[in-house]
Amino acid sequence: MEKVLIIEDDRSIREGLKYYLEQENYLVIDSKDAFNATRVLHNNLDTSIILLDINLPDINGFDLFPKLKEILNIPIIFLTASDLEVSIVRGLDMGADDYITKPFKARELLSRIKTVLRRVNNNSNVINIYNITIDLNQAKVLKNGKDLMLTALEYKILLNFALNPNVVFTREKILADVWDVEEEYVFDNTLTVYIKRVREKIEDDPTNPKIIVTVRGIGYKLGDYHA
Amino acid sequence: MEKVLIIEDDRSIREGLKYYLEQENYLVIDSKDAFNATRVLHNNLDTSIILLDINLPDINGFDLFPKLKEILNIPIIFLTASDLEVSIVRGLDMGADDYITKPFKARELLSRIKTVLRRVNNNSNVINIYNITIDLNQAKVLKNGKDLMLTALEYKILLNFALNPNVVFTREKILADVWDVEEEYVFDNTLTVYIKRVREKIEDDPTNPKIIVTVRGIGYKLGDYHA
DNA sequence: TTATTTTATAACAAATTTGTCATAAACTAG
DNA sequence: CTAGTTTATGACAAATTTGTTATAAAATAA
Repeated sequence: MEKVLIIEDDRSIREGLKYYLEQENYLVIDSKDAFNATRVLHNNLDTSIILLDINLPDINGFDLFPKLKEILNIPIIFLTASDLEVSIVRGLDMGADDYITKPFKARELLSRIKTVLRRVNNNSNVINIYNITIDLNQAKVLKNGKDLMLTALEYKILLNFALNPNVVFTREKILADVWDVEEEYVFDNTLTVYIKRVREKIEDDPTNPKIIVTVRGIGYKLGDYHA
Repeated sequence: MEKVLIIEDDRSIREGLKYYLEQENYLVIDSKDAFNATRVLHNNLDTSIILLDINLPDINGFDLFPKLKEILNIPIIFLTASDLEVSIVRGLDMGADDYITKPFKARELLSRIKTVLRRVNNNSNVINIYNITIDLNQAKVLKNGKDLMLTALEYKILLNFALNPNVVFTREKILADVWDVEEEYVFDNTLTVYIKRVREKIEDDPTNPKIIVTVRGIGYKLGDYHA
């Protein structure tokens, strides 16, 4: 469950938002001023995102921003009454992930929170395709929990595809991406052989590949899970 | 230089935007309809971001969205006259990175483009330690731009450290993490040999290792860059 | 200092990876 | 359907990786 920190001095906005987000299955913590906010964040290092009002009683939201980032580098969305373009630009350019002007619509705010968190969570470094799992942090490819033991090159080839599902890669592109540019070029058929080797390890039925799909005349692509 | 694709049928908006972004040092390509847009994107696979109008003459922007994502998985910002909350929510929930309503202010749009690109580029999955670079997305370890060509096991060992700088790993932990638990256990000294092999490739002076540091009696740790 | 423990190194054989070739199979255009 | 093109497959040798051993070096404790 994602934890949201709301920093906002207006009680009705703060509590209304808290209530709404809790309905939507978020864990909400809040603070009505900047001073207290840093303390709260320190005690909640598992927070996922911050909603930060700019007009706070003690410290200005723009000034609080870098202090929060120092404590925990998580996304921050500015919430404010000011829809001056100059303020929006200032907020975004200093590194905020979004800037929403009051009165905001709760449903839209929720979508914007989700959008930001989607980006961050995409960073998870685990990719699932069909029934295989690629763990970038362990450099392991698992199928049914078993390590498929790809070689260095096989892993590089698969990773190239996995990071861009559904994208068609030409043979030339793959060769350039995986093999070193400097190195003497390998034969075109070498790639074909490697594709076969990777398929042999990852596909349920290598004769009838579902994961790495041939795009005749062009190259290969990774069939999307949701296709 | 970042390449932006504008998909917008209104000529004055399209050209005005193009002109503005070019001033700001973006490379801009454009299309006035959906059909042409897919073709353009196919021919510009180095595009960084798409600005997508919803009311296009041929296909609706919402319907074009998944087709674009299939060609190239890059961020998309919706640009539209409709500020209906329901449309905004629909756009964001289907995976857009932002949703801006016309008439938009050029400077704000620029900041929003930057914000999205900042997020994406932060996703780079690159770890820098001393003078070596580990690119998780390419499974390559570089030193002075040169691929160090680590073997599968060497890479796994280094990665294990790199994700936790300054953390001391016991020899047992490393053996358990890198080698498969199921497999017959390898000798303890095998690890010592591998550490040497990795050091030989990554250290400036393998005799006097600065990156993978021995913690006598316990194991090894990755010396932090900032230590 | 010396004995003991811990880590480093060099060298070795078995296993695997890597790149290539020849050939087969699959697909397309005419 | 046929010829031509593209992709798949099996097999091969050279190169590299992998795990191990024996021995050296370094650090520590008594």
